[in-house]
Amino acid sequence: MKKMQDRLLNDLKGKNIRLSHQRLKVVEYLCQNHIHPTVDQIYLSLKNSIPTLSKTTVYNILKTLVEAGLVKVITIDNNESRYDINTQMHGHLKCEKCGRIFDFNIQFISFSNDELKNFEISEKNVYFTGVCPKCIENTSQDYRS
Amino acid sequence: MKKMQDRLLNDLKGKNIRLSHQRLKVVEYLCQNHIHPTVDQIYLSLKNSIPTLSKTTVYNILKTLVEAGLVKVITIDNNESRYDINTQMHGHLKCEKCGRIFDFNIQFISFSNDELKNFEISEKNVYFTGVCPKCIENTSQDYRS
DNA sequence: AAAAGGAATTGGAATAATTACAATATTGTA
DNA sequence: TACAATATTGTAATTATTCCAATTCCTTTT
Repeated sequence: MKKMQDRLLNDLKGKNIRLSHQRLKVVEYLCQNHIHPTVDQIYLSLKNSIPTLSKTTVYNILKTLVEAGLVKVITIDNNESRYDINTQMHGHLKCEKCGRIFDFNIQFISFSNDELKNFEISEKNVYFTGVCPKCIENTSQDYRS
Repeated sequence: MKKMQDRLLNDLKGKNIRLSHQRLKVVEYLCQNHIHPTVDQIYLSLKNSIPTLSKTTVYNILKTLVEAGLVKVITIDNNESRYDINTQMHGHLKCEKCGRIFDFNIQFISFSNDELKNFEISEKNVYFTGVCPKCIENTSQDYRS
């Protein structure tokens, strides 16, 4: 966890992106909270330690991190963006009950597709929706009453 | 094409959803324009034939169609929703240059995943981004000058 | 055919996410 | 330390979407 953070900060330094206090905190937050947070979640959480923090700043920082390739935008909701420090290819499942987003691995080979052979593919996203084990359990309990 | 429209209208009748003029037109639009349109695209296009049309109505109708399972929401953009009458499982690729969205088939088998064996999966979405053949061609032409 | 009741449409206002922008503050370097 | 470049901040603007109350349109009943 700590290692990832150091790698990210090194990457930023390498790209001549200043390690301002705010940026450090956002990176730290993303490394410590693998919850695919929204801008608002990040903002609200950091506002405690940085009272002057502006939401615009959070937007700016995330934009910088995304452009630097250190963070990926998740478009599983179409009303608000979520952010993921895990930039390796993986799938996301959003639980319809609790709203949490879970990661899962994907086998790449499966995507080779003749229809797309003349396309240049830059990004592959896999989004599932469903119900997580915990919420399945809770739902079944409801039926007992 | 016409067949699909008739099937959709029959489905609506079966679910006791009135075939109002506006609804007929929206269904007709979706059947004739497989461009994964936004609400705005639908609204602007239909406003010509239905001058009194309200954008709220388009939102309402689409909500009804989605709830009836006749239309699917595409969340490939996270700033605005797109709608697809093709409810069969398929992937979407959005061209970064021209913005068009292309359909492609997916092999289902590939998604069986141990990590998700305790989840209830209700929907699977696959979104790629990249560049379409036409735009690849246009870009290469630019370099000649 | 008229009346009544329910459903759909409309438009304007409210909400929420995001962006634009100008002023201020911070940082790195000479 | 001083300068220039970059980052942050707050407010205002923009955009997509939802809310809601008034009106209109169907459908059914009388």
